[in-house]
Amino acid sequence: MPKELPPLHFHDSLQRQKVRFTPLQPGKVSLYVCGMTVYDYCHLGHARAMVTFDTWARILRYWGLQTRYVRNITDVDDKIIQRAAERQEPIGELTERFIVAMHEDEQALGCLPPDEEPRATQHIPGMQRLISELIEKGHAYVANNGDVYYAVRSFPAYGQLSGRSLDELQVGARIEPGENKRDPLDFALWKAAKAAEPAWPSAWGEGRPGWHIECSAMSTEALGCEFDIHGGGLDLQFPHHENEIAQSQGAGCAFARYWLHNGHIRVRDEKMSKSLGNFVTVRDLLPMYGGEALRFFILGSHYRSPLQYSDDALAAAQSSLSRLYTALRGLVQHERAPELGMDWEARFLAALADDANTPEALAVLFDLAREINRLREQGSELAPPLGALLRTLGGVLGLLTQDPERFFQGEAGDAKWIEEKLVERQNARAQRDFARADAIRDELDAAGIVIEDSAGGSTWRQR
RNA sequence: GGCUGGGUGGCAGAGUGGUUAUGCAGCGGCCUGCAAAGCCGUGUACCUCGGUUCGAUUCCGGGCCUAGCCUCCA
Repeated sequence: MPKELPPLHFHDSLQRQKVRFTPLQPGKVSLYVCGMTVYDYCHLGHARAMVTFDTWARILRYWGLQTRYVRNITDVDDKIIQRAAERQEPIGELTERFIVAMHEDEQALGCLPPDEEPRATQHIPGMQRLISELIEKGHAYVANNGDVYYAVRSFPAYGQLSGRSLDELQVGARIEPGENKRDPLDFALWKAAKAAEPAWPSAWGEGRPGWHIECSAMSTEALGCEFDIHGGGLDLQFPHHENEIAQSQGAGCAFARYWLHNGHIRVRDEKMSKSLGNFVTVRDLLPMYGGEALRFFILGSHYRSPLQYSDDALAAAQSSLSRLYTALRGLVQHERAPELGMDWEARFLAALADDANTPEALAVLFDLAREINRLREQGSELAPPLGALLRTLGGVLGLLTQDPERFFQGEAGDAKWIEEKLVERQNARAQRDFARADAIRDELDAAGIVIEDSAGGSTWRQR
């Protein structure tokens, strides 16, 4: 690590500008991110949020900050109830199944687990305390059907995060049938129990929490009344995050100091989403591209920009990642020379310090890879230590963590027959029997194995 | 309709008031028995119209197009 790291900056959604990050407590940072509602498999959009905030957590830690990263799980919700009913599966089994799946996907994407993963169903009492507090302070009211609503008009600062005024919002707001709101803008904190739905006892009768109150309760329970950074997808900015602010600040908490939002994945210029039905799940993509290529694809654009998904784009990401691994190939594990490559490292870290500019950071990695290849062709002894640097810098982004040979050869279960073919071909080449050598190469190629000859002998990789 | 963003080379995608992003794909060369990989070289890229400026893709204004949010959503 260099002696001086550049100061971290990021774009804060609340201030609507790039700001220098100043932690609440020196040397420490608390990060809360809205996680998934677990009723289906993660799609690429979820993957982007996971990778984005995993990367932020990695960056914060690399900067020497003691980082507490909390990401919740919403395991009670209309959609979950509906899905469980459709499948005639108990809610708890359904959510457990998708939580396991989410963790598998996340691991495949190279994400480190959050420090804490609170589940909504395990924090009902905290939510109820918060709701009581809001009722006492005049920010919430119990409707005659047993629902509890937040009185949005009682919180004048409402709209600060999404840049809307109450009057603007009023125009589009409406009341759904069955709701007992005093004002169309009000939103549910507690939903009175309906038949065949999970419910908890409360001072206002049996029921379940609204979605927004979950995050207000879980974030402050885990990180305190005021914490550093709140993250989530851009689609949560309004109303979810706006409502969180109204709830938490209404109850007297300072709440999150900075807000970070990741952009959406697009499919042919449209947002990828469940409702549009244009989503691709992580587990569909994994067999074709591998988790690291998906991670690379996501890090190849800035986290706040929209990112175009296509098969070609993923294939390109995979090729690009191969290029990086190629530079690492054949370089024996080597100590990093501290003096070497300081300028590469400085460029790389400056990119990350500038609102996590991962595309720029990757550009540095590619420049470094070219330099390694160049030095290697010259037979320079500097190639291996620079390779170690490339590996280290990639590791900051959660990339290049595999053994290069494993990356190229995958599960090398069949390696033995390949090695035999390689020897056979080597003999043919030694006898200048090129027709036979090429036949063997074609045979391997048909099996998806690509042969690469070099001065030091032949190597192979999976196509 | 309101509020926010964005329009960069074949594609993806950074960035900048005057000098190479980067990657994928293409083309030429080197290397190779031939390949592959790699290296070297290569593409008059910055929506449009005005303005500011010695100079704008990069700042300001109009226009056009486009996405997101305003309903569940990462």
